[in-house]
Amino acid sequence: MTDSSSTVRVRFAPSPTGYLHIGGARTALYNYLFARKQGGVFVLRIEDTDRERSTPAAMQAILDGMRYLGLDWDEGPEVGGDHGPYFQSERVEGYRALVDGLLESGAAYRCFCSRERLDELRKEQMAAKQRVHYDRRCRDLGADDVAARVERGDPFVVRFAVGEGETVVDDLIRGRVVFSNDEIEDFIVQRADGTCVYNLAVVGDDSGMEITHVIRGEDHLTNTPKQILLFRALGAPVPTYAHIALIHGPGRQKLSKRHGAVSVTEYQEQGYLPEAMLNFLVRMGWSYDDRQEIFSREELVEKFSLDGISRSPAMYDLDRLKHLGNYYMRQRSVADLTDLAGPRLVAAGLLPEEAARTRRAWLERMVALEQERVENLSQIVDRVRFYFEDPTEYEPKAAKALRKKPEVGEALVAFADVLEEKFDENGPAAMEEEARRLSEARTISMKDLCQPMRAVLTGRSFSPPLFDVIAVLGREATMRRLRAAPEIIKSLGGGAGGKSS
RNA sequence: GGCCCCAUCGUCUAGUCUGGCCCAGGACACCGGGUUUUCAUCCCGGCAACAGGGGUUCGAAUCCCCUUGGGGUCACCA
Repeated sequence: MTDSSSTVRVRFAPSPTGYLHIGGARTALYNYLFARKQGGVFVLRIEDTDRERSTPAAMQAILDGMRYLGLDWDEGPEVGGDHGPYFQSERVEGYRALVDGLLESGAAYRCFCSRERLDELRKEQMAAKQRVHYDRRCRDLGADDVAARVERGDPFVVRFAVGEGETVVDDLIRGRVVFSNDEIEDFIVQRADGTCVYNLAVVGDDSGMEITHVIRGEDHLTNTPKQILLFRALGAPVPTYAHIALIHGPGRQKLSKRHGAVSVTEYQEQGYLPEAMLNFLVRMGWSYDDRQEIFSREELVEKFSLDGISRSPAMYDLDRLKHLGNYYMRQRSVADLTDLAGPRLVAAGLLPEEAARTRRAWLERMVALEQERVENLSQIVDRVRFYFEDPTEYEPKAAKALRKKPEVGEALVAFADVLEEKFDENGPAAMEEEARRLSEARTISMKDLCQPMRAVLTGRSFSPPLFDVIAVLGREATMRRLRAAPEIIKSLGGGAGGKSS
């Protein structure tokens, strides 16, 4: 029932030479959303013609990253499709046939110029402040001459013969961009070793895979006229283009590792929820209106449009990711988060695998307490550690609270005695009542009582509400840590030793 | 350097195509206040932008030109 000639087909075409970075992920996302919105097909193609730099590990990392984000592709590696193969390295014969066709039609020609001559030429042109262009010396070689040199085994590359006039890119985002053909040199389509070059491979693939819309980074804009010329010479339909502005790192510089994590994998490892990442990515360069900031995947599919993409480059801002991370942590159910955090606790060696099931209710309670204060899953692991092992270190502010009034050590021991009787893991409020009573009896403020207590229990100066923490920590650990308070205070330089250092 | 793209709060952006509703709206960050034993959440409030200069017009963030600034690209890499 679907007319295949009108079905939207888009592609994301990474080269597996490194991880999936933020910019690539955003491009993939826009392609994915456009395809879903249009009821089209999202193709994943691996551009691995650079055998030197391509690795299977990098490709796997890219696939993992896309799966983490839920950007499932309809055709491509591991899922197949009827426009395969989906690896450029497996499509080389096709490219050679295309080059032969170009040669035959006269759209391309053999160039026998040596690299030395080309280097020389480049040097001269640069010295004369001229445009650096191949001078087309081999363009008008006679057929006999060419045949003879081929016969003789002279090495040659194949160049595309660029014609007069101008080439127009009608870009969905940038509008009408005109390039004078004078600016385009007779570019190489096939190397001396017979392998073909990127621009030809892309055109061959986009055409072979019947790609209708090419949504990619603006760094490809100047490649586009060359590709259009190639499509025409090949008699293939030219796809519609949409070039999105690049993402910059802080300081407007090109995105690089210097700007902190730019690899999607790193955020995945830190345990940012995919929905947070999706929102972070999509809003960098796209907006729906002047109100909505948060979008579910379904809403994105429904509301996404190329019209909403801005023409100017965005700088990525980690504060926003953090905010979204926390937002989505609060949106998820405690049960979900526990499912997600459990394996991380096991991996961190805090929780025996078995206990992930047997102590499920307990885990959920601690996750519930951290949920609104963290941005990602690994922060949960970090902040929940004290439930599993007694603190051995006390962060500076915590240590300070303990040193402030060393007498509080006794108060904490006294509180342990109270709790011995009244420990109630279902009633933090009741325990808090006891603490208030003690605070009054000893004329010590709640703050001066609670902060040291928190420090001794958690090793930190901040935590979820103290008595909730105690309820989850359990009687045994609470008693032990409270009773060790005087000792700990002493070891931190408080008490008898005076206020040295 | 040639060619190409871009230009609204610190950041992401709405508004630009279809001039007036904009002495420019939202969000993040930041600052102040409330709640509170801490942190976080939450709630109130605040700071903060049309790069500059010329036009066109009754009227310009919006249209045109120039300048400046930023970015991309110029490979037998992708």
